This record gives sequence, C-alpha cells and structure tokens, in this order.
Amino acid sequence: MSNPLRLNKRDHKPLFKQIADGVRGQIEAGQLKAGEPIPSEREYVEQLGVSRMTVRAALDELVREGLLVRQHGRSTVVAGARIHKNALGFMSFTEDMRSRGLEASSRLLRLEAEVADAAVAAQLGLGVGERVIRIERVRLANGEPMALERCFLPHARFGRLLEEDLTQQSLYDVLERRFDCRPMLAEESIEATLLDTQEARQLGVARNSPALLARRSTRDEPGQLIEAVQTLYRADRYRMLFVRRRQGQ
Amino acid sequence: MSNPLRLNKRDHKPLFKQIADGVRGQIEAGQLKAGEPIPSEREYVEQLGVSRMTVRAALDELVREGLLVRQHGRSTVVAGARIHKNALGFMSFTEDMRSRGLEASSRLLRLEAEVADAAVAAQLGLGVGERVIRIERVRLANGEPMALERCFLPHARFGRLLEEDLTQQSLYDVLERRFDCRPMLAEESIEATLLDTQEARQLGVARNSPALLARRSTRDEPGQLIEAVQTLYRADRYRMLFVRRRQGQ
DNA sequence: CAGTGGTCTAGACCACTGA
DNA sequence: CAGTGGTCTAGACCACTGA
Repeated sequence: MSNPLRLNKRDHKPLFKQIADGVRGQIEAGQLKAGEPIPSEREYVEQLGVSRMTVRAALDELVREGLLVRQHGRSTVVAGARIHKNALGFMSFTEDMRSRGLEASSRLLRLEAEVADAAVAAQLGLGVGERVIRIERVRLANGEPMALERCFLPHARFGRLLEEDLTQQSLYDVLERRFDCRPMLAEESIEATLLDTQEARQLGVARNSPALLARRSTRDEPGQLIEAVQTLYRADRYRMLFVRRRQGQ
Repeated sequence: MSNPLRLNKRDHKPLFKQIADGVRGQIEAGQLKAGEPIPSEREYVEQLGVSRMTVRAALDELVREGLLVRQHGRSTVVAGARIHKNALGFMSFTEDMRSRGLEASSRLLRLEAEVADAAVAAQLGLGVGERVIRIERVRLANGEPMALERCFLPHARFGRLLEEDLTQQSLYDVLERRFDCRPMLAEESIEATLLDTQEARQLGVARNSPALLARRSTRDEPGQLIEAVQTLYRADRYRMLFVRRRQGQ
C-alpha cells in the first residue's frame, strides 16, 4: 500500500493538476508499478474528497503522456514502458541539451537584419521585401560543436533582438522575457543530408559527413508565426528522440 | 453566419465527438476562418442543447490537435496555421505513403524465425534466447525503392505471421485482423547515416549516399511491446514531417 | 452479477480580458 | 462591468469485463 496522495485546497494549483502530479510521482517512484492497476477512479474520489470528473481530468493527462493505459470495463494500469522523458513536445536547443545533461552555448556567426528571401518570407507569413532578423550560430554542447543553426524572425516584432547577447542565453528565454512571447506549436521536417565544406569546417568534421537537417516553423500561443529555423546536426553526435501516439480510429 | 451544427442523439458516437467533428469540418471548410473567434462555449451550449462540459470536451480535442487556441478571458480562435494533416501520431509505412498520395508495396527479402540477439531482445523486452520473427523488406512507393526496413516481433505471440503475404499487405492491417493487436504508442529515434554497399544496392542509389535511420519500438493498447523496427529512408526521396506542441505549464 | 471506465447533466464560482 | 475560458461538484446512466 502506497502513501495516500495529499491535496492542498488552498494552493493555487488546480486540484486535477495536483492529483496528476501526485500520481505521476508515485509512478516515477515505483510505488505504482508498470503493468499493475492503479486505484479505481471511485477510490480516488473517496480518498481525496473530490468529484470523479476531477479525478478523470487528472488521469486523462497521464494517459495522454503515455504513463497510464485505460481499459474499459477493467482497470487503468501503469504503462509497461519507461518512456524517455521530455520526448514529447519540442524544445529549444538549450533546453534539449539540458535535458540530456549537457551545457549549451553558442558561437555567434551572424546577427543582423536583412530583407527576407521568398522562401523565408513564405515560412514566416511575411510579404516580399519585409525585413527579418537573421541569427546564425554554431551550437555547442559542453563546448563541442553539435549543430549549425540558421534562424529567422520577423524584424517588425523582434527588432530589439539585435541588442541581445545570444552566445550564452537561450533564444526562447529572451523571447519570453523581453517580448512576452512563448513558442507553443512547431511544424517540423527532418531529412538526412551531407555537409558542404564550409558547414563541415564550422562543425569540426570532415566534408561530406552526414547530418540531420531539421527545418522548423514555430508559432506562439495566439498562433502567430514567430520563427523559421534550419538546423544541421552532426550525425555522429546527435540523435533525435520522441514518442508518438497513434491517432484516433 | 455558418450553418448551425446538428447532433444526432440516437447515434452511437458520443456527443462531444460529434461536436468536435462538426467544428473541425467547419474549420476545414473555411466557415470558421483562421485567426477568427469561434462561438463561445455558452453559445454552443444553447445552440446544441448540451452541457458546457460536453462542449469543452469537444473543443479540448481540437485544441490538442492544434486547430484551436484558447485565450483565457477572451475568446477561442481558429489557429492561424494550416497544419499538415496526419502529421501528429505515427503511421505504418503503408499509411505514411497513402497519406502522401503514393502507393506502397514491398519486396520481401527475409521472413523467418530466429533467436533474438541481445539488442533486439532488450528492445522487445524478451529474455536472451527467445525467438523472434524477422521481416526484412524493401519498401516501394509507386514502385520505386524508398526505404529498407528490418522489423522484429516476438515469435511467441506473432508466429503465425510466417504464413502471411507481406508484399502487398500492411503489417499493421495484418496485426489488427489476425492478431487483434493495435499499435498505439511508439518510442522513436532519428539519426542521419550513410548507406553501405549492400543497402545502397537494395535502394538503387550510390554507395555512401545519405539516409535517415529511424529506430522504433512500438506498443499495443495494453502497453505490451510488439515491434522493434529499423528503417533506412533514402535521403533524396524522403522527408519526415510532424507537428510538435510545447509541453506543460 | 459487481466493479470498471465512458459519457453527460446542470449547475457553481473563479480568474482574466477589454470596454 | 459583462463576457470569456478554467475549474469543480454531485450526481446519473451506459458499455464493458470477468467471476
């Protein structure tokens, strides 16, 4: 028998989030074991003194995360898997490295305003001739080159980026702090490619080494396009991890 | 003013799914336009004669799909984007090609039972020495080689696969029809690599051509590991597309 | 059959945004 | 302030599973 969950009804955090966090914690601590059933929703209702809809909202979250599996007519069980954490969703390079236990930094190659070419304008939903901020950085992990990143943002909204130091800071941190802008949704494509001479030199590998090429368009909460990024990752040092859930029906 | 939604309370389909499908349809048909607010939840309640929780369950689904964006204190708006369909979730090769308007087929290289090596056993959660089905196929799109796939499944559960014709059929179709097994969750890693001589010949490209290497472990609804796949995609013909949503908080 | 999850109701109060 | 989405209650009935 595991310790019962405790709720703090005075806390600002919604009850269903407190429950989700609590159950997630018990799973991660091994108090609820993979493959084994968790208490029924009605048991949680009694134990916690909340309504069943609240319990379900909490468990829904864990089901979406892949930690729980519901079985109609039977019980809800802890998913058999150890799912790689942070595998869902998307992250900035800085966050990505941090989640792998590495420290991110940058060598700034370019930071300037320029007129968008047709491809970039289309990716950012801008008109022809509109200006963008161009940021080119070699991204380092524990001081070693990991990726080469070319990033474009609309100048009209993000012009003040030109005054920021982007060698140590996460771009996403700056967007949040200085522009109150939170990236929320990304459309991404991944392909394999070979590095040309210049790219290879900047990444410290041989010409024609393989690389992962990721292109991403990112939107903020209101759905505005904020960023078009193209990143070349060294194939010998980088592997992209994620978890996918099958779509309905 | 768009046509009001119609619900069929006799239908087996849950009301919240009917509402979600209806609103999704209005968005796709352009009756609800990108960037514009949709009716408030209370308006739907009146219009449809359902409770607000039901309306919210429907809209929750569309928010998770990235079609809607909620704004606390303001209204809920249609997301600015045209998100690539089928970009979330994961698909079998056959489904993937179909979603791109291509016809999938296979050239079967191997279909046999063998003893799992340590790596495959670990991926499938089997003990050392347990048997697996090994399926190796060149995957074709409209008759042209697109990918080279090595797939392993536990022999104990899927031994009857040896009797199936896997040149035209989707493996996932067979799993569903013959084994009542539905793949639901996949843990995937993507990296870039170069093809060796034999792989290149099977894909009809030059040696040392770049390729995307995807490794996937797949689970069914109860969370059992059912499949470990390794797929090499030709870099010149294949690009992986997906949509990511930012996590938590 | 008892127990489970799946859906739904008809309310309530809150926090937030903009006029 | 009125109107929005965010959370929550205390029930109800259903479909499904396994004994």
